[in-house]
Amino acid sequence: MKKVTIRDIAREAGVSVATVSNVLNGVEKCREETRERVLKTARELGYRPNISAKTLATRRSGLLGIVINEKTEGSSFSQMNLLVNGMNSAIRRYENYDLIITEVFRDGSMEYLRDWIAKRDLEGVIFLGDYEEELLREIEKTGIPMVMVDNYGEELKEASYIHSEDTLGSYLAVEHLIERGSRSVAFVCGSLDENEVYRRRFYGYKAAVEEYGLALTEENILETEETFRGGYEATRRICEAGKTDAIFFSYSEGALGALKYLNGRRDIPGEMKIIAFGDTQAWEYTTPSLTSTDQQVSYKGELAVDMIIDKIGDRGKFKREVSIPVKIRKRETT
Amino acid sequence: MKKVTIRDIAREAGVSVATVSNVLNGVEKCREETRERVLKTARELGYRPNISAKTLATRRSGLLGIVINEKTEGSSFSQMNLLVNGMNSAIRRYENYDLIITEVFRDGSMEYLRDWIAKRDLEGVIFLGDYEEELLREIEKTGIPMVMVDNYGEELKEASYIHSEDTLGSYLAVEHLIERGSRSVAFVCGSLDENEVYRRRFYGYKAAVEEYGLALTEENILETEETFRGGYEATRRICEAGKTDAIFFSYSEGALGALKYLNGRRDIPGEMKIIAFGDTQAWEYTTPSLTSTDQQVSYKGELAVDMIIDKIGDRGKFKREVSIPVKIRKRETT
DNA sequence: GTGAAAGCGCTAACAT
DNA sequence: ATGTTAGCGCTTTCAC
Repeated sequence: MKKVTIRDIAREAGVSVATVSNVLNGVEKCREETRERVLKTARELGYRPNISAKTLATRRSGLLGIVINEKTEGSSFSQMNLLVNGMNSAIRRYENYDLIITEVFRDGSMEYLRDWIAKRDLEGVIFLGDYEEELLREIEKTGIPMVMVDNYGEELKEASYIHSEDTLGSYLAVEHLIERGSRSVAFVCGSLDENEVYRRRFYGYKAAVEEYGLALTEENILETEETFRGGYEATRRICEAGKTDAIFFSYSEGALGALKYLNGRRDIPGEMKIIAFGDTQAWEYTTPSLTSTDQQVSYKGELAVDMIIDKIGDRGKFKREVSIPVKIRKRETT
Repeated sequence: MKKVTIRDIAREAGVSVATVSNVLNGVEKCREETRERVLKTARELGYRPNISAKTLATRRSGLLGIVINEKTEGSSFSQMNLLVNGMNSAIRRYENYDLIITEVFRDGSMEYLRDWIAKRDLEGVIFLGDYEEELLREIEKTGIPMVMVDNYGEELKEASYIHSEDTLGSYLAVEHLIERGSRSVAFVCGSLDENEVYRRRFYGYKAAVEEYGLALTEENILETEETFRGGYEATRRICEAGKTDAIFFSYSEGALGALKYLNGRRDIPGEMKIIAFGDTQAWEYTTPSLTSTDQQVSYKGELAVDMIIDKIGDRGKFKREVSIPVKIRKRETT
C-alpha cells in the first residue's frame, strides 16, 4: 500500500493538482461536479494528506504544544490528567490540530523549549502550572500565541490566562468555615513569594477573616512544602499551638495529610474543620470525607485549547483572562 | 529574525548545502576543518533545523504517539501522569524525538487513529491501558512499531508489552494477607471477561489461596465497577456476608472506598485487612494508611519510550515482553 | 571530500 | 473554473 498523493488523485480524476488541492482545502473555486469527482477518487485511492508537506509549504504545523513542569507532573495527585483529558476532548473539534507534549525541568530548559517550538513549527503553546517569568518572557519574544493555565504573569502582554477564581473561591471557602462556627482559621500554602496563585488565595482568606472580624495572626499563616507531608506537619504545628479551629489548604494534598494527623487526635469537624482548594473524586472517600472547592479542571483544559486556537486565528494579538468559578463541595470535614 | 536555512549556512561558510547537511547529520565525509567551519556558522546564524522539511525528505518524523483511553484518563486517580512523566524523562535522551498525544474514545476511533498515525508520519505508538483487540490488530497491520503498557494482547505478533508482574504480585499480596493472619481473602476487580490484567491477578490470588489451604469460594470473588464507589459497595457486601477477613483490591481506588465503609464499622487490620494493587503517595496518608503493591509506574513510562525507540531501530520486528517487579509497601491496613 | 540537482507532497501565485 | 509552475527546507544519489 504505497503512499497516495494529490498527484495520483489529479491523474486519476483527470484534473490538475491545484484543483485537487483546492477541493481538499474547501476552496470554492470549481464546480460541484469536479469537486465530487475529486473527493470520490480521493476516497477510492485511500488518500491521506501528508502534514509535513503541508507544513513545509504553509508554515502551519497544526501542532499545539503542551508544557508541563516537573513538579506538577511528578505529583501523583496532580490533576494534570484531567487537564489533558479536557484538551484531548477539545482538540477533536479542530480537525487539523494535534497536541504535542513536553516537560520542563528545573535547569536550563529555556533553550530546549525555544528549539522545540521552532523546530516543530508549533502554532501555539499551553503552559500548565508555574514557570519562571524569564522563561515565559523569552518564549513570548518568539511571538508564538501562549495560553497559561493556573498561573498569573503580569508581565506577559499577549499571553492569555486561565485560572480559578482564586481570591473569591478562597473567600467563600473561609466564609464557609466561619459559618460552620470557626473563630480562628489557619491558611496553609506553598511559597507566597514564588506563587501568585497562593497570594490570590491569601487575599481571599484575608478578606473573609477581616470581613467577619476574626483575628489575622501570623501563626495562622503557614508556608510549607506542597505535599501530603507538608499538610501533616502544618496541622501538627497548628494543633500544638492550640489556638485554631479550622484550616484552609491552598494545595489539596495537604488536607489529606491533615486528616492523617487529626484522626484519633481531634474531633472533625467539632474541634477542627478542614477545607481544601481543589476537588477530586477521592475526597468523597477519605475519612472523614473532605469539603473542598471544585475548580472544574477538565473544563479548564478544553478552554485552553479553544483559547489558543482563537489566538492563532487572531494572529496572536489580544490578551484575555478567564476565571473559572469555584463551587464548594460540602462534605464531612466542615 | 527570519528563518535560517542550511542554504544560508552553505553560502556563509562557502560550501554546498550537501556538505552542510552531511555535517549536521554527523556523516563523516569531510575533513575536520570544514566540519568545524560549518558548525560554527550554523551556531552564529542561530540555525534551527526544520523538521517538516526533514520529515518530508526522509519519511521520519521523530514523532512517537501516545494513545490514552478515555476511561484511564478520566479517572482523577489514575497514574497516567506518572507514566507520562517517565516518558518525558526518557524522551529527552533522544534528541530527535517528541511525544504527540491523543485520546481514544469509545466509539469509532479506529479510523481516527489510523489517520492520525498516517498523516503525522508517526514512527511508533505507545498504548496506555486497554483497547479492543480489533483496533489494535488494525493498527498493527499498518506496520508501525507498537508498545503496549498495562495491557496483554496475545494476538499481536510484533508489538511489545510492558506490564507489572501481575500474577506474582498478586500472589505476594495475598500471601502477605495470609501471613498477617487472614483465613479468608476476597478478590475485588473489574470485569474478568474483558480484562486480562485482572485475570492474571486472579491467577495469583488463586495460587496463593490454594497454596495456603484457604477455601476458594465464589462469594469471595467480586467483579465491580472500577471506582471508589465500586470498592465501597464490594466491601459492604463482603461485610454483610460476614465470612471474610481480608480484601485484595485489583484496582487501587477500590481500597479507598473500602476504608470509607470500614472506618467505624470494623477494626482495621484486626477484623479486616486491606491491600491494593497499585501504590500512590496518597496511600501513606489515608486513615489507616494503606498497604499496597508498588508497580513503579514512572519507570514503566521510561521503559516504554526506550523500547519503542529500539523497535524503530530494529525496523519494527522483534517482540518483547517485560514484567516490572512488584514490591509490597506494608502499611497500617495489614 | 565536496558540489549539483532531483525530489519528498503540498500550496499559492499567476496564467489561461 | 482549472492548469502550470515555482517554491517550502532538507536529504541523497551521482559526478567531479
